[in-house]
Amino acid sequence: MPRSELANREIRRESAHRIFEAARIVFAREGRAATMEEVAEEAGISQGLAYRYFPSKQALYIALIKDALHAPESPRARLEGADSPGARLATMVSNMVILRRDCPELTRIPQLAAGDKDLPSAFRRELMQHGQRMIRSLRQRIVDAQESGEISRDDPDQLVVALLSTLDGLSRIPAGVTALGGASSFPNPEIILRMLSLRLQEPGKGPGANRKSPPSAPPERGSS
Amino acid sequence: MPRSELANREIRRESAHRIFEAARIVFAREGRAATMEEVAEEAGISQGLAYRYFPSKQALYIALIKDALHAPESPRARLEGADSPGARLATMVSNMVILRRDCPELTRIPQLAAGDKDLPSAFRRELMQHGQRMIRSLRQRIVDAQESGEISRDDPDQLVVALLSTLDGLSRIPAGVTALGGASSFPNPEIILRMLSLRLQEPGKGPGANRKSPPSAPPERGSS
Amino acid sequence: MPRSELANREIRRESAHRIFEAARIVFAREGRAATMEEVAEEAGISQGLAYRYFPSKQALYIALIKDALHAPESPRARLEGADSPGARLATMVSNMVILRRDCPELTRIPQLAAGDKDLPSAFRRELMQHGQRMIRSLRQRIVDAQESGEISRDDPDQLVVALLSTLDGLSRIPAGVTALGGASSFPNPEIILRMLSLRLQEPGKGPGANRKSPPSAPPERGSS
Amino acid sequence: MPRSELANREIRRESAHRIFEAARIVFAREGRAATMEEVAEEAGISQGLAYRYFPSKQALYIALIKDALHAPESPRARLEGADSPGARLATMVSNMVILRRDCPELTRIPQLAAGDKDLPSAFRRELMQHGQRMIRSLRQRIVDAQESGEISRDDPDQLVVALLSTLDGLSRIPAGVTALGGASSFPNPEIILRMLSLRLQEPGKGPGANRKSPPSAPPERGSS
DNA sequence: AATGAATGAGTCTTCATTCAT
DNA sequence: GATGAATGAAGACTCATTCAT
Repeated sequence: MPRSELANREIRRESAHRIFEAARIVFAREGRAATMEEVAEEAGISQGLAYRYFPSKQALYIALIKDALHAPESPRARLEGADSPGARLATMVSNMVILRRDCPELTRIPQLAAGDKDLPSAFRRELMQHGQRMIRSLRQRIVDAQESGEISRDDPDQLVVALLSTLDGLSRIPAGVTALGGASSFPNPEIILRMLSLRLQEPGKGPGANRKSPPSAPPERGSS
Repeated sequence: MPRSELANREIRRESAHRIFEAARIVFAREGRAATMEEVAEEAGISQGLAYRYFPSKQALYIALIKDALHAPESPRARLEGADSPGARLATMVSNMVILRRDCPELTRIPQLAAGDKDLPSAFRRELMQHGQRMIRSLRQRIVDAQESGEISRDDPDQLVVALLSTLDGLSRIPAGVTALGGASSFPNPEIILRMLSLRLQEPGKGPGANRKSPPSAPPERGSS
Repeated sequence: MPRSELANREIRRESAHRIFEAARIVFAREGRAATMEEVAEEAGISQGLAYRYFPSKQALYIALIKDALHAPESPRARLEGADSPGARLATMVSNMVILRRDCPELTRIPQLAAGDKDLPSAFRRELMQHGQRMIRSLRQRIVDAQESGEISRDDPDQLVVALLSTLDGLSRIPAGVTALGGASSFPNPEIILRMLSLRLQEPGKGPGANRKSPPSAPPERGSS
Repeated sequence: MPRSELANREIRRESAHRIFEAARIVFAREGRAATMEEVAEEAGISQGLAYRYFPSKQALYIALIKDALHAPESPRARLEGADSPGARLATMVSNMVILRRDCPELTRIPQLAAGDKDLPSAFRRELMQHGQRMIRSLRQRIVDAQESGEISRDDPDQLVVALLSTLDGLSRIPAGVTALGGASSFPNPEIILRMLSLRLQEPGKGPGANRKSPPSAPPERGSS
């Protein structure tokens, strides 16, 4: 007597999920150098089985990336109720920082994918557009917050790059830089927000203070 | 008639250099996934020739990493004449940022290497110690600057992680995040230093010097 | 449905055996110059498969040598019931000759290995010690048989070298010298034993006849 | 001013000779696994130069073999003045033994060549014919000496194989079996001649002992 | 649906051979 | 004539993928 349709579907879903989660762990750790054998071992299945669920290693990888791209949307949405451009920006960035702390694989996998020349160009374009969208949205919020005088008036592109670089680096912490004391040292979002000269707690301060960035590094002499 | 001793030495130096530079480009782009064929093509030579200069792909890779590790030392040293803990810290960080802007491969290659499980463990240890030294030195300067009241009194470890993550992310810009407007958007060190809430107390100093970063030293560097 | 545990084990045993036997044939014929492709072809499998059973060509080769070294022990033991030093010596040598006739690869493979500079030195030492043990044992029996007056009193080392050389040469027959009529011409052990002036069937003969070999070749020798 | 014709020719002869001798040493030691680089180093020249004198590695190897094949003729000729079939046989064999002692490379190189499948088949045929000639001549002398009652009446083919195997093995002494005391243990030709039951003074001896070889152990053996 | 043995294309590495000087 | 840098084909080895069970 064959298994019931329903049971079969259930088994498939379950297996696919195990493989997917195993792949997430392994790919986040090893990048594209991960082997299907490692994925299978992590999932506790045989090497061949993954091919019943994903037509190829690359397909699995891409599915993983797409998933990582869409997953973070929901948590972000939850906190959109702020009442000023600066507050919204702060919330957005804060969320992004926290996502790096709590689900580093979700952000690490697209990051690795971004540098992968072997992905099909159609998908690369998609990836890039996704990135662009996020960048544009971040940039717009920055501009808005600058106009409302809540943050520094530096070149918005530079602020975007600085923020994204930091986020990018934070994704890598579990992989390499772990040199430090572990999770407890993960930086408070406040610290990162300071790059914007965001002053959420001091609304009384006149926005004028942010007009020009304060002097700090003695610029005497070019470095290399 | 055989080539002169001198001519031969010159050819060898030149070839070694070409291979090394080609490898730097290719490894910075592809990481360990780079093939010797790609290196050879980039260098404009045959695959076999690389083996007359480097005994193996791994040896070439390690030479590259070592070179990248030692190369930035000198420029950094040059600017140590600042007169307060905060100024010294600012100089140090500023230099690190600028190095990412001007020689991204130099910082990208060790970064990739840090996550590479296939490097010989002796060398991995060396790499890690190098990283630790840098981290400790950065942390110490942070603590000093906190004690002199020049920067925020956050957890020094969090500040270290935030800074290093940003630097790490900046190294990756040419590889992936290039989405933005290119070099012109590379963030001014000022922006990054704000994470430390660096307040030099010298409001008289004009910020004008932060406008454009001076030309950096060309990356021309010795091989192997 | 997956294959049964038992079936898999059986398949693995069978494959390992086929590869091993194929390697024996190919390495005996070509020595270290044998390619894995040749082994695979001889075994009727793909080149890649051999690596699921042996981690490297060298490991396969070494396994082959070790097997050849230990295999001949048992048949040799069976005939140790002789009742005089000379009879024991004769039995030993006889067995060695017959082994060359019946399993030439078993003796040819260690022979080839003996001259191989690329084997790991630990294993080369092991090989050499094995050879030494055999040589010492042969030499001791020769000395014993000389003392009991059963064989010629020549320099025992010369007798050892003469015997081993002959055995060595006999191992090579299938490889090269096959020029002659094939198996039927393989020499009777009696012939080889005569080098020792062993006279098993004629105990009445006085040992005195073996004191000094009769004159035959004019000893005056020019080189080359 | 160009070098004189004569000087040039002299230089060529000299260089060719050096390469040739170096190749003899290296090929005798390493067999076909010898590299042209090793030959060049042994000869004290550059790798490329050998190709001005020999069109390919294989051509050099073949030249070496041919040379080794023809070289030993002369010394052998010198001692052909014996006065009975047995004496002539003894002289012949003795010479062959001594050649192995004094010029092992001369005999080792053709030996290695005999098992080499990569030599052009025309040359392999030539080699084989050379071997056959030698074998026939040895066999004929054996038959003659048997007819004159000077040696054992065993199957002449078996005697030939026994002798050739021994000679073959003796050629290998410097390569592998060196385990023993070195040159001093090289066997006296007397010992080898005993295989023939050469009894110059005892023509009455009966050949009874040479009947049939005993049954051997079956080759059934474990794998790995 | 699941297993793991088997395949073969791709990469690293060596070495005979060529060629500019 | 001589050198040694350069080439490229061949062989060891890995790993994504297929397939019999």
